[in-house]
Amino acid sequence: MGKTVTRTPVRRVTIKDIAREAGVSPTTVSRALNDKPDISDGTKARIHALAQEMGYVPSAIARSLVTQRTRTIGLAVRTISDLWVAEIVPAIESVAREADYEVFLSCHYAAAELEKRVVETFRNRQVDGIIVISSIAGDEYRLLQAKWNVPIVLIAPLLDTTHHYTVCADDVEGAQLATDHLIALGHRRIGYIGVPSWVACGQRRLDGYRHALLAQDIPYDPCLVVLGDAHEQGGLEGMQLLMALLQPPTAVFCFNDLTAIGALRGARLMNVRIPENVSLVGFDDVPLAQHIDPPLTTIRQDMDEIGRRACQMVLDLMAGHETVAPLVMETRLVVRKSSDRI
Amino acid sequence: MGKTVTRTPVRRVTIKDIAREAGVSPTTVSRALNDKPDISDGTKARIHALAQEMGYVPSAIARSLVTQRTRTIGLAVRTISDLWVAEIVPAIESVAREADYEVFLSCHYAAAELEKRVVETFRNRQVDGIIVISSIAGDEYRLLQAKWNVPIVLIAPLLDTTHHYTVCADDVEGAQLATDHLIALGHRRIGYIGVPSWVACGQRRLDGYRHALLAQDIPYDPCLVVLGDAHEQGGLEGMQLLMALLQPPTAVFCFNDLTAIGALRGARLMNVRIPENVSLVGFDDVPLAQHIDPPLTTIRQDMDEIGRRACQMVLDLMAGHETVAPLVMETRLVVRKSSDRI
DNA sequence: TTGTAGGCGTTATCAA
DNA sequence: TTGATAACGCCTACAA
Repeated sequence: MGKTVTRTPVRRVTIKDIAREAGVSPTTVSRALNDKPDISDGTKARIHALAQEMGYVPSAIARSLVTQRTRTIGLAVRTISDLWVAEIVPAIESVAREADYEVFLSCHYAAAELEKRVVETFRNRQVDGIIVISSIAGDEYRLLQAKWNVPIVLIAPLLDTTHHYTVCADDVEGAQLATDHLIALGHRRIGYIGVPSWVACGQRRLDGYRHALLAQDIPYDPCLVVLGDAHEQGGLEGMQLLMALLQPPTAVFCFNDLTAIGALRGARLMNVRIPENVSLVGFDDVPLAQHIDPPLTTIRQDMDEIGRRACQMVLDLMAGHETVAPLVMETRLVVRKSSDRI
Repeated sequence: MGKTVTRTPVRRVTIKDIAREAGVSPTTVSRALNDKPDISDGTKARIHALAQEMGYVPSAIARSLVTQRTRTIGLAVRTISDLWVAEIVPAIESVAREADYEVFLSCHYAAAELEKRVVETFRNRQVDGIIVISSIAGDEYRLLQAKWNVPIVLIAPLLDTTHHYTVCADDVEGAQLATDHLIALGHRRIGYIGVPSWVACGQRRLDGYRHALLAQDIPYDPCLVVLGDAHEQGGLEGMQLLMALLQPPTAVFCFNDLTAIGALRGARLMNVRIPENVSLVGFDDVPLAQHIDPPLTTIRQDMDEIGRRACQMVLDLMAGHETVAPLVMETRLVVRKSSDRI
């Protein structure tokens, strides 16, 4: 406790050291190590060997200072303990890595102030591009992007935004697919367990749900819409609320799979059987959806694709290419066992 | 497509700019901005205001180059789509942030080569410390740490290692708790769905399981031990295998919660009821464990604590303090509905 | 209390 | 094909 260890700071090998050893100038070493064209094969090989031998490690820091590029992407996510996010992050990371970029990860927990700080830090570190998942900020990013001249891409921002570079699933279509599916199974009283109304994608899913009802002349009953928290707890409570109604729904569409998992449990607690008594549909198709019991009928978002496209978008923007944006990704109905005819 | 956008590179405001504007030297500005003691309150305030007004953003890059510290921690994880990992990462991230450090995240997917590359990159970027979760590398880190003079902390390395700075759960004790619990419920034929034998913590959990049996004079039957993949699929198949035995077990202990979730499904597919026919115990206590049906009896690892302690350990080491290591964290039995008397 | 000078490790621009 | 020189933006002596 408190005992201090003496650390002998091993001075790092620099290109100067190599230059001295090889009897050439630092410039030449730099050229050799960066595989520049104008250098003789002989010295190049010699320098490479020497660098290897001396244990040379290039300093990304120094390089960044002079090139003004860090080969770094800042990634701010709401939280990582969300299966949906957890599927997107590796996709981003792998595309970044292929392009030889590193990813700075920070969580903002849907707190505006924290998100601001995180992005500020990215700026200090001079990341070359920024991706924000489930941003709680409004339109600020449009300004920031212009002011800093750094590409910023938003994935599924929580608030509606005029920011141009966004990627998200087609929530309206997805919700419609889900609701249509339930209607096709013969259901007429269909509930929706959503999220607080300020969450844009929740609102869009509600819209899709309503459109689908309208298209089939099924009246919209506000009693059948309850609000959750996008996690299991909200689903559990939402389901209990719905099942306690005088005329409970025979089918329930959930904002996401986690909500559905909670709803499943809520149903069991109330002795409601899924899908025999009530059909259930989720949204996202996280890997877990197929492993729960009953396997969950859900709307598939391709998280991998979303992550890849978003990362590619920043890379393109960094390269000065214009890209197609905003990007609204297709969704797909995946029918499993949690939904059945009435 | 391919259309190129002209980007006007807004030159960043530097301390020189502020110095010129304020009519002082860059050094003074630096002092003011860093709240150094030897500066008059007047100029300090003036410079702060000016910096604000001019939109000054300090360059972490330049600062790092001169100070030789990046205030950055490299975090290599196996994958982020694992609930256990997903719980640890935010803990690390938040401790780091409190100490004013940023986290570089990379996934190594339990591939030795990739892990090596990731750590190499950390070196280029001169991270001040490194944390590796589920490292696939063996003892290399001891050497690296000495060679680079960078603190490296391993969380639950996959292979046994002589590396000193490690943090992991007490696997043996945890497995014993689980098995004891099942024995106490009257079970005698207890299965174990594990992971490949080269995974050290899997081996330790197997050891704990065997110790517990031994202590109660229950013979160890190798038929009751099957190997999974630490994910749902492995649990599903493992359970099917176990239930197909001539003398199937009446209780099953799983390597982790995901395995247990798969096992749950495997049981249902074979019309085996949990816990009526077979009791089930997991390991980790991921948040999901309490939300599935039946809620899962499991061994709790405090992922938050593990992450915090690991991060604190690198911070301590970076500060030159010696710390207690290796750290073996306590586990705890959490009884829910998936286990019951025989 | 303030300023000057030097350097952190690279790369870029010239000139040789 | 090579080398000298000057940045990049900041901090840390040391001097004033």
